[in-house]
Amino acid sequence: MLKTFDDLNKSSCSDCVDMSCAVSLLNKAQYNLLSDNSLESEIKKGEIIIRSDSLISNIVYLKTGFVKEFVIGQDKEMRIIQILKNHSYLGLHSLFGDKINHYSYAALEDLKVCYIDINIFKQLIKSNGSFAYQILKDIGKENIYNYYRFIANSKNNIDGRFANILLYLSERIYENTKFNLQLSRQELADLIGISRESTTRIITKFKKDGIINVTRNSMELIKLDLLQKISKNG
Amino acid sequence: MLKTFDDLNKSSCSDCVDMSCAVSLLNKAQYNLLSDNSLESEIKKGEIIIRSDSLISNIVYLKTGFVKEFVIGQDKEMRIIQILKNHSYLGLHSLFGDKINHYSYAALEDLKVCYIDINIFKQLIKSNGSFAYQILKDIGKENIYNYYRFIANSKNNIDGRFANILLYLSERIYENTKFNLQLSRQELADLIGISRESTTRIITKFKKDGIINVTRNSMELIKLDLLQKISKNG
DNA sequence: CTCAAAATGTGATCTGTGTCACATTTATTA
DNA sequence: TAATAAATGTGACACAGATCACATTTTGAG
Repeated sequence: MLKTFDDLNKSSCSDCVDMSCAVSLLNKAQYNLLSDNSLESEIKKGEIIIRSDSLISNIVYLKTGFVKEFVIGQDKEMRIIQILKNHSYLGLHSLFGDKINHYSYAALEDLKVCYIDINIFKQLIKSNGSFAYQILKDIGKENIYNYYRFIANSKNNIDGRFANILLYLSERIYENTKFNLQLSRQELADLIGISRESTTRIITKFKKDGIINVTRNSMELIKLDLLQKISKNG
Repeated sequence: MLKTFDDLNKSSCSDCVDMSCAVSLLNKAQYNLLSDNSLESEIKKGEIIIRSDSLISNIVYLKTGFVKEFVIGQDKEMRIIQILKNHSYLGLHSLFGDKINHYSYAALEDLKVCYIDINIFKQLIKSNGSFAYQILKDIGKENIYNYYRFIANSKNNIDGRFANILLYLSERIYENTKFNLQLSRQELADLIGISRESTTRIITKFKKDGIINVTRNSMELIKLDLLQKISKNG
């Protein structure tokens, strides 16, 4: 979708409907700085947004849509680290610890994003403590969930892991017990480190037991209490 | 070790030999604020420093010594998340994402620590962008290493995991190919989510193959290239 | 609409690693 | 220094889940 010169001029971060919590804490000058140094863009389903091992030049703010964060192992297998939803920053994980992106990001559906120059982003953090604090909060929340999942996965049978990821998707990502499943069976498997075949078998079993209701691209959690129990005791 | 009144008065963060990078970015007033609201203390080997599920009231700065960060699962088994060395902050993981500590911290040897009131800590972040930026950098670095380990663990046989943790301890924690092993075999197992018996077997095998040199409480990595290879290809 | 390619489902094996059971060594306490 | 507890080593065995092989369904291109 091409923009007219007028459109480009008009766009300002200060009246963005998808503004992040952190950005809402900026002052007028900082809004302008951000507006002048960020670029809105649209990305089609399946496209790679950031490639791992690339130099970090931009932070990508996800205005709308879902994204998977992943790495490809030396065995060529994909490990999905997490799913990111609207109003998240992509690339934050690597920004403060390194000069290189450690993960790749791919669009699970059509997206609206904003590219933000990293130097501007860093400058905002250094010049606005509240902005920095909000970013720290975002990162902290994300990490708590991710660490929890990693820990849960490490000592859990595959049923427990799968129950766990269903609850994660429902509570944290889609915020509903029923959601459109933008992930293939393979991707669900990659999210918890099990095989595709096992994923199929678990889904069949859970469906038979009335725990979930699935079609190819929709998922509904029925017996939440049972899922909780399975996610804990395997 | 009791302190005299004079000792207490004298202690100032501005001339602490174990000062963190972040604190070195504070101005005079901020130094004083920190000095007035932090408390130096010593902790004996084995003691719990922070208990998970407790309310966050202090951040603990680790001046000297090694600490394990862990949780106890519902199966009563310990999952060690990471080892922390001197000049690290304990509790940062939970501080920005929640009001409750998500992990426990225990001393692997006698420690020197400083308790810092969280409100002061947050105030410093909001009032000093460079301080905030440095904390973000610390958290970022730590996360990169931890995520990498979690990902590596999820699709790797136990030999690969063990090679991986040896390299992690050597490079990241002890910064030497030879180090005092303050962790028991059980704790090494808990760090990578395998059984104690498997740990024993791997150590025996690696020793026989001349890859490492171990005694009960010392570890030396001999064939680093082979360890790298095992950590990648299992 | 047709046909090829991709995704998914399902049964039959095979294997890595946990578990159990016990021996041995090291640490701790009296 | 003996006695007890804790940590570690080691073999035998079981089984969860990966892998393989193939059937079936869905998707997408022309």
